Amino acid sequence: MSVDTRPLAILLMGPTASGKTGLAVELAKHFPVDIISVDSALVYRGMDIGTAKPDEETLRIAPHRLIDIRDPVQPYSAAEFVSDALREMQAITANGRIPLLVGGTMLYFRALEKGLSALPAADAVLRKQLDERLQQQGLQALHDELTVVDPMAAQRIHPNDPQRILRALEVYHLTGKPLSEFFDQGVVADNSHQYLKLILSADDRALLHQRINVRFDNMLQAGFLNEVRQLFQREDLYAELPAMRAVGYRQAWQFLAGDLAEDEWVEKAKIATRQYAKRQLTWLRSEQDAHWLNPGDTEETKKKLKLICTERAVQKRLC
RNA sequence: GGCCAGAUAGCUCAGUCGGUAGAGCAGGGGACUGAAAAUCCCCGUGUCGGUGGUUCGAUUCCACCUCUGGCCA
Repeated sequence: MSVDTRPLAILLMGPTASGKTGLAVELAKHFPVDIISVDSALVYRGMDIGTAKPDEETLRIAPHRLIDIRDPVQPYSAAEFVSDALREMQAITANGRIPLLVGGTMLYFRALEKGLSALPAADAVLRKQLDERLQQQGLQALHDELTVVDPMAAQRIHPNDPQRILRALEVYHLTGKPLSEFFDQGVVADNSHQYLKLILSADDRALLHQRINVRFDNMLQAGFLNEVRQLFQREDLYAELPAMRAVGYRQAWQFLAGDLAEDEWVEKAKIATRQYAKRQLTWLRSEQDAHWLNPGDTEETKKKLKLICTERAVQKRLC
């Protein structure tokens, strides 16, 4: 068996409020790593407080790539992330350093590692049409149509899942071929790097919930509502945009629109954050070959990381 | 002090014409290929406030008690 000579990239994943950024910055101080953000909300400019984006001081010490690369009106996507991340990884590696990919968007990690099928990108015009049909004809009609054009997908996708039904129809109308056919052709994955997977676990659910609550209260103190108000006042933004559906932003937006009371939106935002963390943990539990780290214990983590490096015989690159 | 209305799942409440009960939310588990901080799926035993009474059988009817609202003094 030959030694894996591909350059190393470190993946640091964890649920929201588990302390990923803090650990990443700590690692950046001690290892030759450059950080790439893996976060579908940090990409948006002007969304800083509610996304817990690292502050200027932190970014000066430990620059993050793929932050602030989009205006909230422009949706980002998993596929764009994969190509952006690969580009950055290549640049970092070419520079003799190690990419450290940090974040909580598990689909992005999965897409990077395992690849995506060769599908067409989202089409705004077609999406709008499909959305109008959804309003007029209802979800059942669209699922029925999917059963005709792509029975495999119709069987796989639950009749109550509008997002996936619409996407499957979108692919069909865009290409004339069913989504299932693309899936059958497999995925294209990049194999340029070998990965070292680290998971910052939330030791205890009750503790994680507590951290979420405290962090959200801190965001409010830091002026989160004003941040959302600025977005709310823009003429070009609206509630259905992916950026405005982000945890916290959605509820603040509903409050500003008069759909939630002042004492309701904060609680709902905290609840949404907890549920988000739960979904992230579902992804994380299924991760193979990952090293689970204890949050809040950076010294132990660094030691463990050195140990892992030694085991993998890549310590010359890392330590 | 008197009258009225409540007291049922962690929360808000429904219900049982007497045969030990169920929704929403919360919470837990799962799925996840260009919106993913998204979008979905599955999961409901709890001294039915306490003590007595009537009854084969009471969370349900009756009495008293405790607590919480409201009204009257």
